[in-house]
Amino acid sequence: MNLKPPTRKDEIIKTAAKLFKEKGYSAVTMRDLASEMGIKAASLYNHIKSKQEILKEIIISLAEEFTKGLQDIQKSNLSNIEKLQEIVKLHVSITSQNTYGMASLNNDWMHLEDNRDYYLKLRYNYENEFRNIIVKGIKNNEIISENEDVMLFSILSTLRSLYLWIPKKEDLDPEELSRQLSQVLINGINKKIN
Amino acid sequence: MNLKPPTRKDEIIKTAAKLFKEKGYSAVTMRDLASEMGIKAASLYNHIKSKQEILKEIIISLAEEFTKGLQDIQKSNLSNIEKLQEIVKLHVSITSQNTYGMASLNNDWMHLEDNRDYYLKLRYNYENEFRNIIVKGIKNNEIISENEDVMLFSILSTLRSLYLWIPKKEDLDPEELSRQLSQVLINGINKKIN
DNA sequence: CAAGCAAACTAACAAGTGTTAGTTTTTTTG
DNA sequence: CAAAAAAACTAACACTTGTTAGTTTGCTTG
Repeated sequence: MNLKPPTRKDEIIKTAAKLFKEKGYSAVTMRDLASEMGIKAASLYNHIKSKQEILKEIIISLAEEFTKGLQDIQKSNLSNIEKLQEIVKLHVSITSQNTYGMASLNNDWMHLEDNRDYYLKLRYNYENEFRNIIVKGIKNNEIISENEDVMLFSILSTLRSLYLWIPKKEDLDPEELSRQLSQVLINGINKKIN
Repeated sequence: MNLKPPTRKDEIIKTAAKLFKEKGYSAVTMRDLASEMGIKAASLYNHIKSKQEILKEIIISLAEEFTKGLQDIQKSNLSNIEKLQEIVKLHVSITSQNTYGMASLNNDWMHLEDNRDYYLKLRYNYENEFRNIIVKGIKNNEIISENEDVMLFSILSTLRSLYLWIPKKEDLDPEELSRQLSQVLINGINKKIN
């Protein structure tokens, strides 16, 4: 695995994602980025077309990764609850591998220019697929009959915030975190004796 | 209630919060803000000291409101599960009244200059108080014996994301939303037949 | 109506922005 | 080792940024 060595462009994008996480796309200047790479700003342009291109690379590749992952889950014949558990794993896995990029995905997508609509379409479709799993789970008596949007919002908010949290717990392994998250998100925290 | 009419400064802060939500603090210029107010950028400075002051007003007042709200809940003698339900209400209430400001609280706090450390202290204390309620709930057999940080993170992520979601559902009343959220966050979504 | 004041204006500043052009240095490769 | 390619550099551009100074407008009030 990991066949190709990272190109200079890859390194720039990775460094940019780190800075974007700390201060957001707009607050990071090309001089900040160059300085972090140990070069001058103009040198960046030997490798990338524009600041905007960097943002696009970070966000769109992640968004497509999520889309692909959810499609694979949909193809399976797991129960709806099991599908939700797989979605949790998907988010934990992608986020652990790229916490920096996930910050941009969440907070800087509005600064996309040419690719903003494409991103929004991917996100819209993702949320709809996600909601469908919940709706089918309700119909199939796997999931409680509560407002599906509240459930969707609640789970997805947590998964989307993982990028803030995973870096602080780097000793935790993804398998165990996924298990605990699924437990809490799906079964709640209440020790009900009813 | 609402005794005093809003000052011009209040209006500027409110308009700024709206723009900050859309594009983030750094991407909003004083000329953007002035234009939205129908005046010239220089005129803003008759009412505010600096761009930074606007951000401070938005974020610190909200952070203090949360701190105050949690202190009140702690003073009560509710069960720990009931305290969590009150926290949900607190977030729903503050967020419904100021969705714009909540965006800055979540995404622009790192651009605070003089007040950044103060904000971080408030947030740190808030999370600790919150965690304490969970820990006590576990000891008291109200809450399942799962990793308390995962539970804290999961609930708090959802509550912190409310600002993204509440504006889309403006027909829903805060009482009902709080009920549904508490249900989902505390009891989960699983229709377990175990 | 005059005085006082809140709130707008124009003009300008110094610093910082993304990006380009052209050139030099360093690394790779036949 | 020479040639080619990759990657850095300096210098500069046109534009935007937050903010200040000084002035004018228009409403309120005695």
